[in-house]
Amino acid sequence: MKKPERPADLSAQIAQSIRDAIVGGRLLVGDRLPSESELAEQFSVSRPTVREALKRLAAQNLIRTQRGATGGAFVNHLSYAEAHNQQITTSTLLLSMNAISFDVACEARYALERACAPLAAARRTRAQLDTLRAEIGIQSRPRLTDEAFCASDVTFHRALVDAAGNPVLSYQLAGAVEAMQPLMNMITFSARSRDIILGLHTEIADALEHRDPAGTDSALLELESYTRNLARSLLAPRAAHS
Amino acid sequence: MKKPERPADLSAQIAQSIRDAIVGGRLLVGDRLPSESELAEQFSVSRPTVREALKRLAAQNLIRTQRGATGGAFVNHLSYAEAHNQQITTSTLLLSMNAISFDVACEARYALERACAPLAAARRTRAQLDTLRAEIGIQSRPRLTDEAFCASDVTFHRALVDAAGNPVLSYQLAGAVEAMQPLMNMITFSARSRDIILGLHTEIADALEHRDPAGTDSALLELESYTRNLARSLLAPRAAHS
DNA sequence: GTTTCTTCATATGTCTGACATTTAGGATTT
DNA sequence: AAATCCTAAATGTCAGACATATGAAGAAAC
Repeated sequence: MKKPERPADLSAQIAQSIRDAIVGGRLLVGDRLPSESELAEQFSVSRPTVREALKRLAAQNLIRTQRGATGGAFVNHLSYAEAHNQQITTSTLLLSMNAISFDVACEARYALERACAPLAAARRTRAQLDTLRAEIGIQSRPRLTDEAFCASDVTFHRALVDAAGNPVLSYQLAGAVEAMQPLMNMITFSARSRDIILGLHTEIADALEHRDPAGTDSALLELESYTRNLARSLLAPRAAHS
Repeated sequence: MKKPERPADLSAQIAQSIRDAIVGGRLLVGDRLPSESELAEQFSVSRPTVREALKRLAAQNLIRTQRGATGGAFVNHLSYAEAHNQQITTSTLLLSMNAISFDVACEARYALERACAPLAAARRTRAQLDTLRAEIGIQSRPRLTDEAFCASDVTFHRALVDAAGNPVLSYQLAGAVEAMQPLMNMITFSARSRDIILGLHTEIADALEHRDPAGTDSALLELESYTRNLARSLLAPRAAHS
């Protein structure tokens, strides 16, 4: 059923070959790859072709290049921050290109957030609580734009996720939460909506402060159902759009 | 504190410029970009430089290229499958390069899986149940290698996640689950361990069949604690390694 | 008139060779 | 001994050329 082995571009092949070497551990973090000329000779291609392959890898943050005498391409240490960014752009595109409904994205997001609620209740630090309170303070400002409100919302929920104290969870979830921001930005929040959300945010922060997993969970559940209902009522009329 | 605005490579700038156009909606899915020569003229650079920029975008699955008279670079429709692959490679690298402990990764994974357990219990289809049962059948074969056992485990858990019926969740979680496989492969499973895991898998499948969220959750919880204890006892002696 | 074949224009894929720029380290000078 | 200059090596960029794939227009056959 699949296409009969159309040989890919040379640059793609070379990129895959080097990628395999990195993933397979034959090239370690910090290692320097052979120079472009040497690679060209090894793979029996020209330098521009090698360069295209290297650019592909650079786009995935797998390598970084340095100019100069001792320069070259080095296997990059993929930091959480870089991985975050990649995940956010991928997730954002995925959501925007596949006509994901707000409802489905919202369900996924709150399912994931509730997954780390118990961990957050057990491990939250003072500093993380302060962040939550600070964002609540921002969200209660009367003249805040919708965009700023959403941005603060993202920060709040990221802090909530970070409070779980598991970097892998933070990485996975930050992508999901931030990717939803464009969708959230489509919603205009009335003063009354903001009050309700603010109340639930406060409830969450209180529950975390008292290390109360059940309270955190129920507040998140309420927040989810309120957000989804709000979106349904606001977005329903414009559903016939592309 | 940040580096003083070192201007990036031309190819990186051009790639970013086109990326912005795609993310910002000025280029829509299916749109054809100008030809390489035209782009070279627009950005006042040479064709190889444009090509390096395009390869960067191609590496992120943002565009796809076609040869021939009506060929060119087209804005790609980012499918779930492609997004999956990207996420898996990113997650795998992240885990391997940051010396994530098995324990932390495991905690994250089961937290996420438990998040979709209630949804799966409510929505699982007959076909998904059959997949779960089939994998349980595979896992009960006596002469299965550890790798095959782990691979089947991944399939089982992916089916569990898919049963939640939320593509966004599936996308996020499949990455997390598959990225853990290299870590899982470091564990050797005794016959007794396999029996226990198999029993818990059966328990999960049964609970899903009866649409029992609590049962699913408790089985997953037990599986998590068993897996983490198993890993602790097996991997602890070799902790002083790199 | 319709179908089939050929030709052609156009675009990507690749190669060659060159020059520009950055950078570390050695050679030279003070 | 220290500061400076020089050089070599590597990436970054350019120009032009040829190879190859592919859809479309035009020509030939029915």
